[in-house]
Amino acid sequence: MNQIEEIFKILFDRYGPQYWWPAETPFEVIVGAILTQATNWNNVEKAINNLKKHNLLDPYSIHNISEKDLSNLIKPCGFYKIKAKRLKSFIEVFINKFDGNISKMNIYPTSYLRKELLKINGIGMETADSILLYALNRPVFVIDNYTKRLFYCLGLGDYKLPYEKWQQIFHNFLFPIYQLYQEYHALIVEHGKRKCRRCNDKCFLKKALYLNLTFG
DNA sequence: GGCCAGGACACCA
DNA sequence: TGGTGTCATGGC
Repeated sequence: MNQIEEIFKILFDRYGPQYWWPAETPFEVIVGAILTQATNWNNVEKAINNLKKHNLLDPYSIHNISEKDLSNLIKPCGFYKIKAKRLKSFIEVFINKFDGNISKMNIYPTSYLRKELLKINGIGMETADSILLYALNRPVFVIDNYTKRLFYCLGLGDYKLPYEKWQQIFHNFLFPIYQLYQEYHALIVEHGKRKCRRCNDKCFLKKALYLNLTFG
């Protein structure tokens, strides 16, 4: 077992399954992925519930509603004007290229979809990969600040490495199993939220890893 | 009252 | 290409 797999095991033993992504449909995952940018998930839930309450959580409803009305509904998640715009620009592509249909989107290879997602204003690498991993079940590892912070603290990567270099580390050392990637990323976030603001020697993960490295 | 949250992008040197 | 400001609400 390599160190990347080892860390997954330690985190999973500690925190258990995270049941990510908390959404009823792949489309809801995508909406959540855009709304959660730099935002606490609790606030995103409020925004999504507003959309549900008004029966607007589907591509064509979001397409038809005005940007201003949309921004008012998603207000609780913060950055609401820019996120309304971003949601709209995703929907535009989603409807024009994939008929607003996840199944039609899912026909295409991962590399093509990633490229198309990244063309959309407001969808960067992390959001694109979250969509691929959690909405489309593609084995693409999501790199966020929690990931970089943790693995930098553990001495497994330079914090300033570019996104795709970080991603390569995980792709190189893990089997491409989407369930594994989904759980791993969720565990990293959970760990980051609970423990590892500032990783120090008291961190159980560091201790466990050190013990495993020293004594097998 | 300050800090941070499941980022992305425009702008500038 | 690398650093910085901006977008903003809500919980602790």
